[in-house]
Amino acid sequence: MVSIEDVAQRAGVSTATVSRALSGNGPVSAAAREKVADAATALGYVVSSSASSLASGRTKNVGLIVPYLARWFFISAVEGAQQALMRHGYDVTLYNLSGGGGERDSVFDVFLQRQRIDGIIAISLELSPVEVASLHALGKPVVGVGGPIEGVRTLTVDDVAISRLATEHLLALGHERIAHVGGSETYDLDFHIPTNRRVGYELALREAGIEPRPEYFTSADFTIEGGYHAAKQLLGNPRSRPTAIFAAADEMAIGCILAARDLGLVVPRDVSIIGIDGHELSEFFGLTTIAQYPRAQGEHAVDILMNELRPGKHAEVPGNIPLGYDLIVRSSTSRPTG
Amino acid sequence: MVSIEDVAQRAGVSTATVSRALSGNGPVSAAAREKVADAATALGYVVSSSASSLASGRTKNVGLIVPYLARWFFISAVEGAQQALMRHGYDVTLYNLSGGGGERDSVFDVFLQRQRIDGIIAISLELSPVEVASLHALGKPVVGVGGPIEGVRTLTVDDVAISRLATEHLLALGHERIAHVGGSETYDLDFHIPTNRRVGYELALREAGIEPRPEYFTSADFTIEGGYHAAKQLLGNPRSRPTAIFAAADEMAIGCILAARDLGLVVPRDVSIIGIDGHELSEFFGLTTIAQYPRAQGEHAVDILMNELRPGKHAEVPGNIPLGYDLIVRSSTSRPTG
DNA sequence: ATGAAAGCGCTAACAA
DNA sequence: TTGTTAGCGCTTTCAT
Repeated sequence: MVSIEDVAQRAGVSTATVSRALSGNGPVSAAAREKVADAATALGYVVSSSASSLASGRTKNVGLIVPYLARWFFISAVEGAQQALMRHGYDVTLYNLSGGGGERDSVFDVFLQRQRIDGIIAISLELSPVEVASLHALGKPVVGVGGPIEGVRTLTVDDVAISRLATEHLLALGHERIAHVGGSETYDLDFHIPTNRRVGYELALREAGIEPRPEYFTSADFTIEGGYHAAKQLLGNPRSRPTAIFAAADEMAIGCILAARDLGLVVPRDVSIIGIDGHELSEFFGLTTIAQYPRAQGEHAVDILMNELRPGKHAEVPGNIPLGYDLIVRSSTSRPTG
Repeated sequence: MVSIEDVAQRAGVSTATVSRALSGNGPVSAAAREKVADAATALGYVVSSSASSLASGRTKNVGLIVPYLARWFFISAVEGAQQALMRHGYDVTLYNLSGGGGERDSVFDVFLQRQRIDGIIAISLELSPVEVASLHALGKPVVGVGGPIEGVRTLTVDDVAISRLATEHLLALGHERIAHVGGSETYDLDFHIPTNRRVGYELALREAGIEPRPEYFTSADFTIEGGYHAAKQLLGNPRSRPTAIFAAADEMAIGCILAARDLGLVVPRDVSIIGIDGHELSEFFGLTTIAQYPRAQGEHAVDILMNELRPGKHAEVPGNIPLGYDLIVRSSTSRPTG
């Protein structure tokens, strides 16, 4: 292993100068800086993270906490955050809360406690008060994506506004019998999305003078299958088939499209379908959706975190930062026929 | 921050004893062990990873290298590995090679060099000789999943055998005009899968006395869209439409199913479709497939790595370990009609 | 079985 | 601008 001493010797300076030259902290003459750089590359020297961490208290590593991994939204956010962090020279340690059992607890009680990270990005997490407390007790900056987490700066989309917009799109097209496929409550591992989205939906309806009908609400898993089964129920109703479905996520909406097809219905002629997410498959299915940008959200979270990690930072007041979204109209929605 | 000294004081022993008691290395009396455990929990003490790493040379952290993140196979493998590692008390640092640019190089030149990991799990990686050399130079154990990587223990599925089995399934049903949707060569970021799968396909055909027809081979991206477009081409052919399609991955196969439907063809009556993977959506689409178990593969890789990390380990000879797979027959394949 | 003490490789005062 | 040096918190000989 090549150590800082080897570099110092080869460059003809002290280890302190090597440290300063390589880290950029502290004054170093141009000449020394160059000698050090040369020696370091010649020897293939890379700072030992544990030694550096121990001495400086900084780890150059951040923790990414996610409730699930295997869903498009989360991986996209993780990927965005990871690549941004890498550009800043940071490693990423991944904590996945799914899997049940004591694993979730040990993340908070053990893994996050070992001084391995400088900060945390929590993606779409719904945390218990104990967990929030344990996070704060770490004394490290935390940035939430999709939160909100109490006392934590969080990037949030306004879920009520989004689902209101989705519903208004259908209303504006002339639909009146609009159903909603929302999340099941057990899915609230990630915050209150299901509830908020339902609220926006009902708000828009009432504003248009339409009273939400209970038989037009179905809850389902946030998956293609979940949406499929829900839509089968909704669309199979012989009494009052809805003319449009607003699904709380694109994966569900895709399931709705497939269900409609299986019933011999043509989208959008017989039923309009809109989702939320901007899922990678939404374009393929011609799905009208409200795009969110999880990848960009991950990157944005990194920006904020890096700012809080900067030495001379001004601790910003925690508060929510609204995120952008866009209605993307494709071929799954149209005016109702007949 | 509560340090080992605090625990030692409270337990009335030396820091050395605390270290031994907590790590399980070295002899400690039952009495002392208990006192230490009590003190540690009372104080909420957790070993500082950097201090421990620096002193011992062990980090309790492993690196996971993946070529992409956003595909089912990879996330599943990552998830399996991550959860298994957590059970062993290991953190996971994620290195994603996608994203192009200098990022890939810096993973090998910088990130992996900082002594932050005890070992590496490389998932489905096709590495350049330089990269392999740099991996070996780390002197840390490496386990590959899906490799093979030279000089590295690797879990591999026999891709030739798998695609042969898939093709034989179709042959046994009586199909003769069997097309293959394989991977594009540019997709070879992850090893030689496309090639191997094609080889197995052609082997099975020839064995059955059928000469593979070039117009029955199409390459595509490993996505639903890729499979969709490929199948449109294949099935739109007015001269000699294949009666069956073997897709190199389930995502492609699902695309094929959707393409067939859009053409008004009924699966499997008009065309049989088989994939490979055991993708989470395969059941929903009734897709006959050859299941691999990426999650289990990730876990298995961890077992091997943990074994190599054990102090008294016998360095095993590098070699490939074959993985299991299963033909799962569903409703997308049947005898050809007419 | 236990404790004293010497580092692990680096950073950050402090002095020069 | 540079070097000297005292730790950072823990592990691990080596005595006892």
